[in-house]
Amino acid sequence: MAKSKNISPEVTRIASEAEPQLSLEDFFSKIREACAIIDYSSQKATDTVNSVVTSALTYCEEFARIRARVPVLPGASRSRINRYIDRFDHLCSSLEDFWPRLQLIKFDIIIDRIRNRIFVTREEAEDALCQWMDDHPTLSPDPRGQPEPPPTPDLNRACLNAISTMNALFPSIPIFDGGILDFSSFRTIFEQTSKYAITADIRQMFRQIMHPDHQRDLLRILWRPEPHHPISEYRLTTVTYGTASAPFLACRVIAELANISQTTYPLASQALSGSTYVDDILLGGDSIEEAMATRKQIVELLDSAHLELRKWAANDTRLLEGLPRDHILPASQAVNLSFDNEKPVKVLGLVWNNISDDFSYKVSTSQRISTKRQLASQVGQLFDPLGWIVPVAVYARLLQREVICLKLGWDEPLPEEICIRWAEFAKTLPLLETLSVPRHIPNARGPLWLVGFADASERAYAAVVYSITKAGDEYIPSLITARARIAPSKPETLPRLELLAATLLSATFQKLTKVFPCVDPSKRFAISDSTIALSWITANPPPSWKPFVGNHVSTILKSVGADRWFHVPSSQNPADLPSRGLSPQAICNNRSWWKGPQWLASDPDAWPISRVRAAMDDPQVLQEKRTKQFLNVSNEVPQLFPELEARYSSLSHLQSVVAWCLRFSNNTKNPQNRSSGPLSSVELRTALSTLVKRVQKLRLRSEIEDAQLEKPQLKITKKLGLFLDDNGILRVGGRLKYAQIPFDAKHPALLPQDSELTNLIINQAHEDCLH
DNA sequence: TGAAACATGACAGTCACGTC
DNA sequence: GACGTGACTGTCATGTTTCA
Repeated sequence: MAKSKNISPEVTRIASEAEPQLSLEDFFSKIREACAIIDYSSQKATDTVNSVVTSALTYCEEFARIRARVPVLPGASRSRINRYIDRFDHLCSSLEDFWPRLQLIKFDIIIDRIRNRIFVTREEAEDALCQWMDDHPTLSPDPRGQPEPPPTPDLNRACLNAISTMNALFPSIPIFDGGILDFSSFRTIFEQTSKYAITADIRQMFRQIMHPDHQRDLLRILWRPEPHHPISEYRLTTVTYGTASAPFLACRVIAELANISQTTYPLASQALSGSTYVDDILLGGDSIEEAMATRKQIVELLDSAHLELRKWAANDTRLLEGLPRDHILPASQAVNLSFDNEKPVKVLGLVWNNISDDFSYKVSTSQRISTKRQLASQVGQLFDPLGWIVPVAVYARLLQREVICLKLGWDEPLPEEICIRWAEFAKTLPLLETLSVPRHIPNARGPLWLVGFADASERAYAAVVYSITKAGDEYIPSLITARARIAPSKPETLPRLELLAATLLSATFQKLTKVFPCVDPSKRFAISDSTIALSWITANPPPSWKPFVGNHVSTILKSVGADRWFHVPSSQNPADLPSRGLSPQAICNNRSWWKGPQWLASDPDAWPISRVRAAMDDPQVLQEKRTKQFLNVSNEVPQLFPELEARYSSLSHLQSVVAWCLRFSNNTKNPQNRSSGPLSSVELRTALSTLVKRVQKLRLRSEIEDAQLEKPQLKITKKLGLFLDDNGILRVGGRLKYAQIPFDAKHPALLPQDSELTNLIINQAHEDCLH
């Protein structure tokens, strides 16, 4: 996302003033500088903003909180209050009928914010750099799909909108969101490598981070408790849900806390830098002591910034000792009480059964759908961040694809047949609730192999990765993660889809590198059953592939080297399951899915995988080789224009065309001795000779070769006394050596009976003789 | 031979869902 | 609001084919 001002005039100016020896790199550098082009998507820009924001993080002694500066883009201009007051008035009058409902929703929230000094009244002069935000209730739709839900405080919430969709009318000050955030929920995969795990979240995280006083004008709102009350103006004092930079600032504060505490709180620093998802904290340890020490450090560190951890849960009650009872989730309190009626611990959409230390799914999809929108909603609810039930999701998404192909509107009724199929599928979804996937990978700190599979069908492609740990002499495979995508609606060849699957696998491997940084590269295996895709990936030296294959191969090799790709028969490839889709019933008891092929539980040296030697002679492999355009240059005229004679209906026309070509050729070769004017008879005769010689070379090659032998072998050569004249034309010998007739008449050139040139010569003779 | 039509690939934007 | 996922659509640049 490059943002720039009007570039064209600057580019023109720089191009015209540039010195000839200026390198392209310097040229573009000048343009970037002159046009103030900032690539906000680049890591460098994010680092820059990070450093600016970090340097502006200060500690507020008065409130014992961190102050974070709002990142403002360059070019911010002052806004005018009057426009916002007019707009606010207009909004209020248009909503007058709904006022009781809105008041019900908002009043308490606003009063609460004022009381807690989240909002403070405005005092500064009006010409400060400032902007006003929409502060409006968001009416959440009823989860059951009712179009107009009754507004209740439970279903609605007030939400700030600092990036108004009406910016064209009311341009807001560009608050930068902060750039790339590494939320990477896969980074820890719920502390899968640790025996003990604890989770908690930071209470009202955003509200604990303050803005500097001088920036509060960037975050103003208008408010009045009744339609006819005077408008009051407030400013936000803390990071607030709804502003563009809020998640960034919150994450930045956590990252900075982790950074500055590397020596004082090393365990907390490590946990915070890799195990947080906004306000969710995940931590673990291989022993109770280690986990407790990490917990203690994190609590102390966050407490210094007035960040309080609540909703504690752990897979061992000892890890919760000493915490206030009301800070612990009921499910964890219930460890020694009853397992019934517990409120489950939800981690990133999955249910964590912290007592049994495994994950399960909570399915709430409806069997009754009637529109495309409802189907999309239901399919989206199969939230599966680690892809453990991805074969089922593929099954649902394939149904969704069928609906998309029908080109229906979002709210048009679906065909009855589709609704029935969804109902049958949805009926079996609750079976997923019986699944339990262990959180902990035992012995993950010891020897570990990562084995990924890629596969594609005409309908979808997928990648799945297993870990293999070793306990004594036993090898234990576990499903780590899987991803799948529906094949593009535009038909692609199966090898190309296999290549897409390989790309997906390489991307998955790249993410897992952060989770398992210690796995030796030689213990990573990327496996496919497509020899064609593997040929593209492992070709050495790689030829120039067409863009599609070239780009994907390049992406793949950045993550997984060519030496780590292997082949396995299709029957041994578990990625085949998600590429075709599975019903919930089928996935629950499918050992091949959860543990991979049986040989994964054996010594890696005995695995039935093989390296593929790139099949560079396979037409399907070569099909993706970039075709190069060559100009064939030959001094053998007959090789050019094999259909030349057929393009002309008279010998004289053909003769003159060839004569002109020969003149052009001669003039090019001998510019000092150029011919001009009308064609001469010599040129026309030469053209005819050239044509005859060309036809003979094309059609009478064996006769020509035979005539050059000392003792000719062919009967025709002997019978006609064939010989080559000084110009290389094959002629008939005969007995007219001493006749007083022209050479052509004594020794006519031999022509094939059925050639176009022969017909043209005969026709010409008929016309000459007026036949 | 050149213009027009068509095909292809890359990319940005949009929309749907979910999480926090 | 941020992030993520997947999928579709439109635009643009480029390459290829067709046709007069």
